[in-house]
Amino acid sequence: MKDRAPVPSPHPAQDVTEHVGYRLKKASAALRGAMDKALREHGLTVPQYSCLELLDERPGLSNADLARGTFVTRQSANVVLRGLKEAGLITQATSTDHGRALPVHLTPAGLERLHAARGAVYAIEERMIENIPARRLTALLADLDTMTGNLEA
Amino acid sequence: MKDRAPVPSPHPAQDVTEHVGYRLKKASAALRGAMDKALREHGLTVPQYSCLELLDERPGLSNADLARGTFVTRQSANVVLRGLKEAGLITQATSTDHGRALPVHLTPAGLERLHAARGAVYAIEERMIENIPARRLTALLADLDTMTGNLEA
DNA sequence: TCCGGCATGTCAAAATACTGACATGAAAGA
DNA sequence: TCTTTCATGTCAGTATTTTGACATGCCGGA
Repeated sequence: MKDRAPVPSPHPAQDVTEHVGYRLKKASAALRGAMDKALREHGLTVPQYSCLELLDERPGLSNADLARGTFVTRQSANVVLRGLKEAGLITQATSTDHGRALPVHLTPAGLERLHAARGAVYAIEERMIENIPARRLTALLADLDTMTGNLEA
Repeated sequence: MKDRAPVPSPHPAQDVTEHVGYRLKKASAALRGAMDKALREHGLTVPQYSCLELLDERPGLSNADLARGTFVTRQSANVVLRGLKEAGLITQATSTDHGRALPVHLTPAGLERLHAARGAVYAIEERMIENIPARRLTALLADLDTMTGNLEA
């Protein structure tokens, strides 16, 4: 009739909500919600904040770079950048001598806004991992990377 | 975006891309992308598949139940349900004798579609965790839950 | 009993993200 | 050199998701 093939997984997982993917999504959704709420008080959305953070870390990233860094399409990133430009938080070169990518930089206002919002976001991350031992956190980071790599392959 | 040499130092986290939240989002995005691609061949979106899976596990869930279970708003879940109804994959009671929640159930076609798609999704999850030891996976699940709980509190 | 708190379903509107498509510029190879 | 290939920015259209709001139906305590 149909394949009732029992899942030969390392964990029983008879319940969908016990699956790794479900837990991953759940944790990610919880973090997103908390960040969303906290950032609203600073007049930023999560994608906007993500862009600012990336630009502070690596000034001059292009629209496509930011799209990859925030896990959205170029088109979506473009909309976010337009909003940040209108808010005066970033500047983007209108031309370039080499290549087609237009580098983006934070304005002083953008940096200031980032610094104001960063505390709230970092506090959330702190709270999220507060009772997880450092050793397990290291393993967690490594395993998340492994999973990501396994899917990209 | 050029790759930055990932130094496995857990605590300082001087680079944003080393933060737990970033890794979490990255892994979640990778999983979402893989599921999206696989489910497209079965004519399902990720939210649709999620609803079918939940309904198979717990028949009679309401729209609000499914919204919570898929981590979206009631309104979004409502749209998803409408699509599933039009596709004939689910049925929803139009009235109830007690309360306001309208229970949803899978149709035979819905169950069949779920079984067809499930294999592809489970294979993705398998691949995602294939080289992660069972002990670490157990810890991972627990830590994801801890993080979620820390944020809900 | 009555009433305030709560959860639910639903409508409308806006915001957000995606797919598909196209032109441009650069690098690599024949 | 010429051509192919690829990455980028951008436009248009669609789909998805959210915020805000409102009416309905339970349940508890006053």
